[in-house]
Amino acid sequence: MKITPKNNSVIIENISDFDPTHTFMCGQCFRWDKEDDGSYTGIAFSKPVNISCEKNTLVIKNITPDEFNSQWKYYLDLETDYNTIKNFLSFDQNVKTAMDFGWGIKILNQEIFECLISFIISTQNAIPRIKKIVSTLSQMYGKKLEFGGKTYYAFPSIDELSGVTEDDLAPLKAGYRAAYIVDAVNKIKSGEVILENLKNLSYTEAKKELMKIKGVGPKVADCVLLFSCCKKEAFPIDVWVKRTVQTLYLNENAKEKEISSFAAEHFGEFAGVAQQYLFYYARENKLGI
DNA sequence: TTGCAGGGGTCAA
DNA sequence: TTGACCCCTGCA
Repeated sequence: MKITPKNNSVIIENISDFDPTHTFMCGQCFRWDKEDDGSYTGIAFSKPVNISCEKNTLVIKNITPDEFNSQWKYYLDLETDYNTIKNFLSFDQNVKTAMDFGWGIKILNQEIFECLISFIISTQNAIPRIKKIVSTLSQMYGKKLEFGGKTYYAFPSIDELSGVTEDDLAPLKAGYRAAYIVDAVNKIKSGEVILENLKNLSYTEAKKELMKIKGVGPKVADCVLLFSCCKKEAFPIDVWVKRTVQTLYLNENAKEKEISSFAAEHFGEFAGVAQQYLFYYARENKLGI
């Protein structure tokens, strides 16, 4: 990985296994949008940035080399060797097919609070609407940011959301999820749930901790652990993955518990990576519908 | 135009 | 284990 600063950008050469479209459109994040030129603009660490990747060269606009090294390298999971993971998982022909299709998906390491609130909002909801609600929440409570002549809003911090009520959140039209957001903010603010500790806990302990929050069940907890806490063994089971595993590996009556055990045994420490490829493949190809 | 089904689940009984 | 759930969107 060779890093070169240029104007307000950072150019990184010798990048492997990274495709921005597959990474940002595979459903793991909700704050990235495609530009007309094919690049992606998104917000993280209270900063809007623009990312493009041609061949093996990645260009990130609006950051410094220091910010790349301390934040974005990790956010984009560039230090994980995906070749090893792919080799590990390629014994499974279905995952191999899904990996060929969704080539270059990186499992992002997002900010935990944002990831948590976003996936609380995601329950029984469609992706465009999830994006809209997250965006409105940011506009209401987040910092105003400027980039490329446009206005963006950072995802609000815990302090910025501290004290919000269900009534305050009514403009989001998030429905019953508003109460869950309030509960999450309160439990984090009071120290009942400490997000910073999650990475240091075992997968099982961390999941238990997250599920203390209302609106956080097994699926949402697994998403938060996989997409923001480095727990690549987390295997979120949603309707798509459920249908896929039932069809390809088990039977149509298989329950979540059985699917979960199967994933842990079959895909092991990289179950979450397999899940994300299978999910993306299933959803894009409308498998099982 | 209206009505209905379903959406990356979770809660409570 | 099962139904209800807030609200929006897509589709007859």
